[in-house]
Amino acid sequence: MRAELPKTYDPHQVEPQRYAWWMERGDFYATIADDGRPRYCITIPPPNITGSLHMGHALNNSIHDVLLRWKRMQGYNVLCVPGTDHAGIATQNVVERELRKEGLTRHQLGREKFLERVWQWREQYGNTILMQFRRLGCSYDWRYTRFTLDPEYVDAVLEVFVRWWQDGHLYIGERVINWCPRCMTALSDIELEQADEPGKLYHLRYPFEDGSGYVVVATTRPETMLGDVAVAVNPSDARYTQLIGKNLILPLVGRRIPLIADPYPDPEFGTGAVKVTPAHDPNDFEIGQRHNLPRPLIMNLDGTINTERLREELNAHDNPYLQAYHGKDRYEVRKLIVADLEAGGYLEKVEDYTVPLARCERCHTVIEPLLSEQWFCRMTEIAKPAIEVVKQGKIRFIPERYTEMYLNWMENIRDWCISRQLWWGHQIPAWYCVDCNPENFERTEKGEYRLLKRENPIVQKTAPDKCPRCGSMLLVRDPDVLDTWFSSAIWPHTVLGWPRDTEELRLFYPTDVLITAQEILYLWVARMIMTGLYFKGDIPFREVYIHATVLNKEGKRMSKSLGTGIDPLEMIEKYGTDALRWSLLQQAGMQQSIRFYEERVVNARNFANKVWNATRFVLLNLEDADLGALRAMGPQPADTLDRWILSRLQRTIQAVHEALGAYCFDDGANALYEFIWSEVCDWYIEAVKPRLQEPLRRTQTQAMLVYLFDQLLRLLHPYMPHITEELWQAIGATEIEPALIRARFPQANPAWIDEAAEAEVAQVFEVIRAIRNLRAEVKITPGVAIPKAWVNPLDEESRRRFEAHRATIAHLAWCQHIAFGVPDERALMNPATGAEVFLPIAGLVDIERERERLQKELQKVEQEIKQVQARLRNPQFLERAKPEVVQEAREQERELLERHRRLQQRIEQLSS
RNA sequence: GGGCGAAUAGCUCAGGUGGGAGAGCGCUUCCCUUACAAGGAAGAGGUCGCAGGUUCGAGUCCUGCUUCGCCCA
Repeated sequence: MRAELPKTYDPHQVEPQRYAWWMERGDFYATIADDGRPRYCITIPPPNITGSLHMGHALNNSIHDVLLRWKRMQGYNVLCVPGTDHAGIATQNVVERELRKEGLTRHQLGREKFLERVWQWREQYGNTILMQFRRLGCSYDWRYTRFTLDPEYVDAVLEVFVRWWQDGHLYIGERVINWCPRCMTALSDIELEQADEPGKLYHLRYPFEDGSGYVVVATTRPETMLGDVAVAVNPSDARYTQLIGKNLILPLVGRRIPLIADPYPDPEFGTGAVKVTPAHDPNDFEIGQRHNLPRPLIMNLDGTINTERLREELNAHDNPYLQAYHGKDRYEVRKLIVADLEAGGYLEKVEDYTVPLARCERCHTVIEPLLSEQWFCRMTEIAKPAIEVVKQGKIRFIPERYTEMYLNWMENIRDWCISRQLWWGHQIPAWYCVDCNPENFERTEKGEYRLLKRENPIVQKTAPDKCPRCGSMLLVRDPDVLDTWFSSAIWPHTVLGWPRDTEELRLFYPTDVLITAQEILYLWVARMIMTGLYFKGDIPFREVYIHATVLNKEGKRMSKSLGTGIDPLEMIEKYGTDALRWSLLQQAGMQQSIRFYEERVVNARNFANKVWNATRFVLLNLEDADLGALRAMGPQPADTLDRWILSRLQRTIQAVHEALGAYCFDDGANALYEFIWSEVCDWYIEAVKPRLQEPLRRTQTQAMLVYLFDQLLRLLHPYMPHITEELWQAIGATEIEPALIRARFPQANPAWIDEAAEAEVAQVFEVIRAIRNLRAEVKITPGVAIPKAWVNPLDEESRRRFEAHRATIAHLAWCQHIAFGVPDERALMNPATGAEVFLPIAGLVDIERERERLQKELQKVEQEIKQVQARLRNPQFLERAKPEVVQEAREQERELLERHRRLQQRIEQLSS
């Protein structure tokens, strides 16, 4: 006696237990040996250790798991490597925030102690998100959980750095970089939040040295004028042609600066003259390089203004302006300068202006473009093979449109600033000799040497004992760490053991697919391809699937700070993991964005419950059954209905296979939804109920149902793993393989596709619907049996079909008898394909109403006839359209005319 | 500013290679019929963003425009 299932599916009773059970059984583990099975491997995008699950992760990891489970069930040796990213700035900020609560700064603590704190934090919270992935049901091989600061990982990062240095791809350079004065670090372009914000445009007058008037330049950051070294105009700008080469005097500062010609200024914009501040603007830096201009720095790293060097250089120690600005915050100085310029008559006007502002992604401080010494990676050479493999199709982007985006970016790639002024991360393995270049160091109060300028680095994995040039032991390590993306760039091969030569690498590299969101296509995907090719000599993955961005119902980005996000964990609590997965996967395909809202999860939960109850029905009807015998029997289709559902099953299997193979998870979900809910539940189960009461057909029907549900639970398992495993266990389909997660995924059998059965059943269902429609017309409650309905077949083939399905029609239309022919009593009539149906309801038929109803129907048919005939009357249509289309139109016309005839006839009968 | 995507029922979306539009939710009417009211039955609802063009025929292909959104500068 099997235990009866509860009436509704309760995910909380099922999901955690099933997950624990798989874990216990080791179902997620790959076999690290060539056991003859084909292999399938994915390395997940490692989430930040500071992160918590959001809808983007939920979608991303649901997709991972569908593929993994599908492949596993197809007999692949599946390895999925999970892990986390140390996330330099994000993590450092989190811990600094904690320290601040204690009234401490990291500088007070010192680097070593601070890092201890970060590690503590990481131990405590760093795996939160991975635990949340488990709640999503992810079947990752948790034994391989990696972290980008694991000792082995650190070694790999050092290896990369040293080799790229030796191969000449790294250099130290001065560039204007994005500087966060709050985080005190350089940021890459992609770590910025860029947005247009309301601001002001200041128009400044720079007078000519000779007193012959002035030039007006416009700026949104007037404080940078302290660092101006020129004014540039476009050589094509006629207004200035005669003036190029003349000198101007920089207001307040007094520096003599030239008016130069450069292609950068846009003559259309403002006055066409641009002030040039090479140390504080990336474009100006380039102008400065072209014209060999000095690049005075006027700001400290914390965003305060520093005029000391300026006064030194210009020999202007007594300049009262420069004295007043020194040491003050950039925004305070902006106010002072504007006031001073105005007082001096140098301010032409101030207008409201929309300023494109970049803020630090982590702390939202306005970033400052700042000249600074950094480590760079030359990209052009490294990018070449990574362009090639994509062009040659060795790596395929899905959807395809991303190929061009990738190539476009790669072909215009710029050098990569890889150093960050942080403590948390991979410290750069470069040492500098104090004795070789004492001028490059300053002594701190504690007597430590502080690096001022990077020259002659000694680059190696471990600390050198002495300077290879002078033998000095006074060496100072570069304090900077590497950009976090530098370490994640080597993720696929490093998690598999590189630079060691491991069995995992031999078996599972290249991996099969990388699944991610579009915003890190450049940041991460491109760089993995480059490092994979460079260090492993092979592509890191064969396919890149870029899934949609999850937006809210209004089509806006979900944002935690704006409170416009939906918490996936809350959805899991309310509706269960499988429902959440389904609701996401149901719309995951080739689209660029999907809108997510709670009603979708409710619908998915309802679907799960439907599956639950359908299986429950089957189980309730297996009480007397010998499951083993039933399963041994296999499906024994006894009639057209059986052949129909088996045929529909084959098509569904095909559709799911095709969909998953093409990353069209939405199509697969829709095929399953339609098949399970409409075809199996609404029709097949309902149709088969009477058979279960017939002793002679009960066993055969049970076998059909057991087979059908075994198959559909397998099909559904990748999408909804927990409920399907639970139900599969309940129907006891466990003789060969004890767990669904490892059972074979269905293969379509083309021999079972039966178009004749499909056509026949469709016709029968249409007749049933026609009767039901008439019942509803006269408000006879479904389920209340009526004594008799009439079906009048219009041809022999139809008659044969309706006779064969007489019992099914009666049962599903809730009639005691189905008679053939035309009744001679009062009845309602409905036309159907190959038949007309009548519902004789003596007292209930209101002749007048019935005539009106049929008239309306007649009008509809007439309308359709008009349309078809219009086409068929067009000689060009007959001449040029494909013959089968014309044939189809003729067939349609015939069918419509027939229907028309019957309706008219009936109306006449009613009138007489 | 560049790239990409979207515009179809009240809402959210499907609609290979051109042949007269579908689903879920919502709505209306009826039903607690022994798997499921998280359910069942029957319905109503659409000049497919706008303007041109190609074609016998355009939601589908081409051009332009409008609106919204995403990514990147």
